[in-house]
Amino acid sequence: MELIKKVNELGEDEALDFYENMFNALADKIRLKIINEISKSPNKSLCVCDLEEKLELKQSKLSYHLKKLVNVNILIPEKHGTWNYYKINEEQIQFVLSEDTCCKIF
Amino acid sequence: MELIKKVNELGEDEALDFYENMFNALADKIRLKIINEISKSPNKSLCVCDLEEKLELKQSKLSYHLKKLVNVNILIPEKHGTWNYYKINEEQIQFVLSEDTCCKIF
DNA sequence: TATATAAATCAAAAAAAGTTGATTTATATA
DNA sequence: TATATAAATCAACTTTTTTTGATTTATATA
Repeated sequence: MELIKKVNELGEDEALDFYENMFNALADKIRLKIINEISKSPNKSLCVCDLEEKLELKQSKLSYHLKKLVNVNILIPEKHGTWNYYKINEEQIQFVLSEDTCCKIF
Repeated sequence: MELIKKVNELGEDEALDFYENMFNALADKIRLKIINEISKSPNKSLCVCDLEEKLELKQSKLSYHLKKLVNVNILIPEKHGTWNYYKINEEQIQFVLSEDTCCKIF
């Protein structure tokens, strides 16, 4: 779901759905902060417990918001043992948002 | 509120607020359709009753959604007698979204 | 001035989104 | 195998957003 390559091939209604979902995922300060924290991290990748510390949010809340970002393909999850790391799908965001905006949010 | 010129001068927290509000305004299919209808109209401007017809939505519902778009400066209202016309603030949207996205939504 | 039309606003109800603590699942290690 | 840690999921609850019909405000016209 929500893969960039396909957006240009979508009909009008499906494109509206795509953008509605994208904007919805981005329309929340916690989620914008998650993106921001990951982009500031040395490896451009953080696990849930890293974010728990940095943003002072509890685990279940973070999982909820991370899932929203993964669902629209803004974040890409990577499992390393017991840890789940998340990195930003810059291509996807850059496809949707202006350079100016990308600079500000990541 | 939400004037482009100022976004680049904002601190990080205020910038996040700005984008959260922007994405929130865009994160709704009715509001995306409003933008789309206005952009397709000959004068790039429609009044509430035009939209009522085109989108088959009732007046109070439209007023609610139009207000959301005006609040973040995506739409600019213009009063002509009894009619309230709305036009798109393309500059504001182009500042936030990519060319690709703008092409798709208006 | 009285009447009609456009559209904003309001308050109540309905629907959707977010939060919370507990439970479950999966992996790593003693 | 038993235990510990990371993180997803779940169901109950809270908060926010949206919808609805009624009312109000503003303008135009007979």
